[in-house]
Amino acid sequence: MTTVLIADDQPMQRFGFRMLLESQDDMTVVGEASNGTEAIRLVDRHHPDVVLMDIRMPGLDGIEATRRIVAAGARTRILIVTTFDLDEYAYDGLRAGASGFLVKDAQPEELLAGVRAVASGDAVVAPSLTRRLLDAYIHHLPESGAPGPSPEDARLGALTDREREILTVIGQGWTNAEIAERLHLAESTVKTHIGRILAKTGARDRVQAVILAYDTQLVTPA
Amino acid sequence: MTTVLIADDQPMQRFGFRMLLESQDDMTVVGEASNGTEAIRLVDRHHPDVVLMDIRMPGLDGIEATRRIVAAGARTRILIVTTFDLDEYAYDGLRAGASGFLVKDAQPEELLAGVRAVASGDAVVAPSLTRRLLDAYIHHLPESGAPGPSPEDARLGALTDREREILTVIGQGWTNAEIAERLHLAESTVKTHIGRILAKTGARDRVQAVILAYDTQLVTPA
DNA sequence: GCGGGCGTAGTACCTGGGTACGACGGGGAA
DNA sequence: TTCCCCGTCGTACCCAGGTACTACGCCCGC
Repeated sequence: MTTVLIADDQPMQRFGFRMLLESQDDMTVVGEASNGTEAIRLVDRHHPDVVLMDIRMPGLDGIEATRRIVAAGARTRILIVTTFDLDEYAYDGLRAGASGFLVKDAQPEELLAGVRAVASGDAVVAPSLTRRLLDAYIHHLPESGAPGPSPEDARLGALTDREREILTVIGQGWTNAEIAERLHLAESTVKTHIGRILAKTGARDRVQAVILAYDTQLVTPA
Repeated sequence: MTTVLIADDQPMQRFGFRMLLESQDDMTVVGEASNGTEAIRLVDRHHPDVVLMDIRMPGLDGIEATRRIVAAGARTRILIVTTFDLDEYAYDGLRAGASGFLVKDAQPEELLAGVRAVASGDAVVAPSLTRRLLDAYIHHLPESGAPGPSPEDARLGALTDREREILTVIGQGWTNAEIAERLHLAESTVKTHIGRILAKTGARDRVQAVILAYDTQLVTPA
């Protein structure tokens, strides 16, 4: 019997997963979590074989939750199932230690097959992603020892901590004057930082920087 | 017995809905459609009491499908169930003739209650939407009281189609000059539109407008 | 010790963006 | 028909933002 934990912030989605899984006589759902923190807690309590993990969840997201569960040494396998077939997500997710990555528009049978695969130690990736993922991997091969906690997007990787911090508040919609005031800086300093951010990321102006911040999940939609 | 048709492009979502509905002894699912065209065809064939209609579907979307089904004089009631709680969608959907609008992160019980409500001729709107929808409606009503300047509006609901279009491309990072060129407009016209967008949304500048666009899913991360 | 990255700060300059107007044609609603 | 919304375009003005450059203290690695 394969035990499964469902982590998704949408009740209907969880319901669908639960019904599907419970309809199989070799699977059982041992819990449901609506965010990453809850998922970690329930994994710690129930030690499920597989976690169906959504990425977009309030608070702690699925990627980070995956990272922590894997880092904690749990034998639980993570199968990421998300709405968006973004290669960057897949990449981050697999780097975080997930055993698989499927998109929600997969057929129910595919999902069941995926659960069984990761439960038995295999890895699965949505067919629509395989190619791009492979390309991404090849591209990232030369980089062997990635320092720091989270490398994230290539373009953001070159930013310093301070620059990432500045970019984050730009993504909050703050003006240079506000940034200077709230971060206790001179406005000229803020401009210097922003100039470097734009140069490093290739963004033309703060608007494109904000878009980049959203696209790379540096900031997330409210 | 209430007969229901499910129209959603995601198989797993359909599965969840079907399981939920079939678990009720006063409901039965008479068909599933994965796009608007198919939904229209199946409504014509089965004449269901209620259609659970998703908005985002390939080809003919849920709004247009709703419009055509209602226009065809079918006694079928449409209950729009979508991922995004955008007032503009709700507004469009209800204008198109839908009897209700719920978001997918609703509790299953809410959804069942919604189906029963529209089947019996009532209208339902997700609680999270009611207030904004009301604001939008009030704005479209003939003014009787003190008109005044009223510079501020709730959110995207008050935007015209053109303004929403402009906001979308701002969210792509385009400059005013680029917008003017690619949309075959004068830059002054672009500025006029943007000025109105900022006034209506309450955003201070285009950066905050972009943030709003992302937060409301008008534009989605790449 | 020395170079270099980082964070800080300044000056000078120029451009894009936003504001505040006014104006006009078309089309739908009263 | 009349009125008003919408989309269009224009001019003038001001300022936040971005560029370009220099500079200094700190800390780290070599």
